[in-house]
Amino acid sequence: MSNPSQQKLPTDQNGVSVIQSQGHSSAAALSAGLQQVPQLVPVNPSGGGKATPLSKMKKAVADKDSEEYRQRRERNNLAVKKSRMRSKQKAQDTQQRVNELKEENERLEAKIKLLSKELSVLKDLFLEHAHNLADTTQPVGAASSTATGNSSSTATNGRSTGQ
Amino acid sequence: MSNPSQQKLPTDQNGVSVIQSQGHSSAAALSAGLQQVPQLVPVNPSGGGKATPLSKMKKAVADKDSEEYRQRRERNNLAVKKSRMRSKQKAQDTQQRVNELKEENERLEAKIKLLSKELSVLKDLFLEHAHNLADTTQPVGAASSTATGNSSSTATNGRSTGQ
DNA sequence: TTTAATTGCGCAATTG
DNA sequence: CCAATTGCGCAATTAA
Repeated sequence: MSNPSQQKLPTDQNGVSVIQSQGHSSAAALSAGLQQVPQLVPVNPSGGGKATPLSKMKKAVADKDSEEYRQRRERNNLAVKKSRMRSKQKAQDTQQRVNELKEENERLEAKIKLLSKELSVLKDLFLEHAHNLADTTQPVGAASSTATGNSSSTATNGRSTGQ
Repeated sequence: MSNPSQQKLPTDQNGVSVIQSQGHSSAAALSAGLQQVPQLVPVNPSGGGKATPLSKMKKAVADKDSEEYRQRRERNNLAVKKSRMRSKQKAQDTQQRVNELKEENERLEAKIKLLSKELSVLKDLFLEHAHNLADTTQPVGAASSTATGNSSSTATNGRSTGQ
């Protein structure tokens, strides 16, 4: 975390980082404004061993000057830009998706509320009717006349979970 | 678009970019592995004119060596890392939020479906009863006896959401 | 193997 | 002045 040491140098295949001169800079360098220069560092842990074979080292040195190098860099820079743009776009889209879903959620919840209310009303009506029927069809106990004026106003709501 | 020329050099106040030696690199440089070096460039378009006032130029040159500079850079690098971490985290959170909202949406929709079904059932029952009532109270045509064998087979379950 | 896409990182300019 | 953001380039890695 607080340790800045990252030590992830390029390290040529052999174990020696390439050091690049900054003496001459072509027009390409200008376009970039800055030039990143690998730092020479002894990546070879053990002192002895292979004596840095100069086999293809030459290529590495010419590297930065090469027009082909510049071309590759430019291509990559472009790709990077593109990739980052897409990334940002995606993030934005996701954020928007959140908003849309939130809205939809609210709509749905409102609908649920409405339906629930309708249901409870209907249920109440049902109970009322059921009582009425019971009274008319089953006088049961006392042989009292049919009290048609019955009406149970108490709302016996069949509340479902309040979500 | 395809024009790579960005030309956004630091360019010291005077008009001369600083060129930095890479002779000695402190531990900080090592930790970074790379060092960005501003390229010297003649930002002064017209050959004549002001003769690059050396007023505060000195400071600029010493800049990169300055321990204070290094310190600032390190602080900034840290801040950058932090900022990027947060940014990434935020993006992830947003993505997750999308998933959660999606789930919730499905739940809500299921609930709506359920409620709708319940409602339709109740309504049907209602209609049925209404017909029955109409029949009993208004024999109208033929004086048929009361067919008490009524039965609404549909189960009117008052099930609240599982969950 | 080559090339495009990603990713981590440092620098510098801005911004708050 | 300082920390946080942001755009940009480089290089290493990962995918195609």
